[in-house]
Amino acid sequence: MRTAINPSISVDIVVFGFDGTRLKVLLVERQKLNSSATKEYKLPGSMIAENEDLDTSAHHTLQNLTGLNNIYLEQLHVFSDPNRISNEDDKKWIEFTYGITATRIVTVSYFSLVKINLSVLKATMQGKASWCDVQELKHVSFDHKEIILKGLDRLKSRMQSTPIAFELLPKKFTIKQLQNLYEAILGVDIDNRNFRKKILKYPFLIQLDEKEAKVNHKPALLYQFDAHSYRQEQKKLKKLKIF
Amino acid sequence: MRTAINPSISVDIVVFGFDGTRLKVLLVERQKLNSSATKEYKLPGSMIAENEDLDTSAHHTLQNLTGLNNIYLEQLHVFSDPNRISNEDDKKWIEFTYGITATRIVTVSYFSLVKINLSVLKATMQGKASWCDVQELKHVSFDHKEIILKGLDRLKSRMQSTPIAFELLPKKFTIKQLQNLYEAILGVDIDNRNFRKKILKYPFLIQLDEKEAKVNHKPALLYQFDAHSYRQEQKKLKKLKIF
DNA sequence: CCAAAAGTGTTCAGGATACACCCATGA
DNA sequence: TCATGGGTGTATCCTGAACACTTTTGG
Repeated sequence: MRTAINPSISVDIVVFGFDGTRLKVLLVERQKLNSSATKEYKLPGSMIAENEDLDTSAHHTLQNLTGLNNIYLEQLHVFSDPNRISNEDDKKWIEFTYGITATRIVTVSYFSLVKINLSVLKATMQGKASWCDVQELKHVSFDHKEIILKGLDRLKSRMQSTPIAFELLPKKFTIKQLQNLYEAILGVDIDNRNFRKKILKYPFLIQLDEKEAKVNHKPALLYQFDAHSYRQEQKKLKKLKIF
Repeated sequence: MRTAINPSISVDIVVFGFDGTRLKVLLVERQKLNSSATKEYKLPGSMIAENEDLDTSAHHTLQNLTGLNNIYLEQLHVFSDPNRISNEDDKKWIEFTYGITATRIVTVSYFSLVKINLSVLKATMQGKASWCDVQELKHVSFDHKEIILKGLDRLKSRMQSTPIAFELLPKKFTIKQLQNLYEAILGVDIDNRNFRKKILKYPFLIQLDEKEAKVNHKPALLYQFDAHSYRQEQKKLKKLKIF
C-alpha cells in the first residue's frame, strides 16, 4: 500500500562502480518533455513516502529505478539550497513526474558502492540506468553533479580508512586489481611491492586456490575479502591517532 | 521578514564544549505543558523556514536560542524514523510551539564546537540554555539522546583526523590542557612525553611569551593554534593511507 | 623546604619507502 | 622464444611506544 509522498524531501543516490579501469557512477535518463531537448541524466532518486525512513526510501528507490537491491548504502549529505531547483525544465519535470509544484525540495543524498557484474548490468540496463564515467559527466540535471563530487570525496576518504574498496571489486580479485582501484580513485601511483606487502599482512584477505585464466602472461592468484575476520580484527585493536 | 516554515523539516544542533575536565553539551529547557511534569531538556533546534538553506537555519537557530553566533558547524546526520515523534507530550509540545500538528518531522542534525568562555556563558545563560555533562544525560526529549551520541562519535573521529580540538579550548592554552581534552573525549591515557613530542612537531602550534599564572606549581607555557599555517601545511603533504 | 604539576631524552621495535630482477603463461 | 604482466627481498629511514627524573612555582 502506498501512502502520501512528502512534497519537501527527496533522496538521491550516488552509486559508484568500477569497470576495472575507470570509476563509474550510475545515472538514469530523465525523460524529455520536449523533443528538441538534449538527453539529460540524473541520479536515481525520488520523493519520499511519509511512512518510510530515509534509508528505506533510498533502498526502495534504487530497487525501483535500477533493479539493484541489498547493496551498501550510507547517508552522504543534505542539499538544501532553496533555489536548487530554479531551472524551468527542472520544475516542469518535477510537476510532470510527481504531480506537485516544486516550490522547494530538500534532498538527502546517499552514497553507495556496487560490484558491476553481469546480474547488476542486466538489472541496470533493464532499468534504463547507465554507468557513466565520473571524469566526463555531461548533461547532469539539477545540482546532481555537485552531489556526485561530494560522493567522490567521501569515497576517497572512506577508502583510506576502511576496507570499502572490496565493495567495488568482484568477489574474487587479484591484488593488482585492488591496486588499480586505489590508483584510479585516489589518482596516485603506488609501488607494487610495498602495496602487496601492506595489504597481504592483513588476515582478512584470503588467498584462493585459483588463478586468473586465459591471460597471456603469468596468471595472478585470486583473493577474497573476509568481512567477518576484518570485524574481529577491529574489535581488538583501536589505535589512537592524532591527525 | 519571516516566511512560512516548512512543517516537515527541522534542524537540531549538538553543541559541544569542554570545561577543562568534562565534555559538555548545550541543551535548552523545554517548556512544561503541565506543572506536574518533570523538567525536560532538548537540543537547540527549530523547524526550518522555506527560504533558508539548512546551514543558515542552524546558525539562526543557535543565535536565537542560545545567543551563540559565528561558530563551527557541520552537518551531522539526518534522523527520519516516521515514528520518531510518537510520544503524546512531544506532539503537544510541537503543536503548542509551532502551531502545527506533527505527523512527521525529519530532522537534520548539526555538529558544533565552542570554547566555553565568559561571553559564551553569558549568552547561553540568557538564552536559558545549560551545559550538561555528556556522561550523565537525563530527561532528554525526543530522540535527542541518540543524536548526541552520534555527535560524540563524530567528535571522536574528527579529533583524530583534524585539529578540531582547538575549537574547544581557550585561544591560549597549555599542552596539558590539550592532552586532557584528548584523554577525556577519547577515554584513553596518553603518555605525556610522547604527546608533547608529537604535537609540538607541528608548525601550527605557536608558543607564546606567556605562562600560566597563579598556579602553585611550575607554570606551563601557553600556546596558540594557527589555523592558517595548518592549511598551508595540508596543501603540501597529503600522504596516502590504506586503513 | 615541601607539594604539585611542568618539562625533558633515549632506546627499541615495527612500519613506510625506495628500488630491480626472475617467473609463468599464451601466442 | 618472445612479449606480457605477476610476483618477490633488502636496506634505510621514520615513527610510535615505553619509561624516570629534574625544574619551577606558591604556600
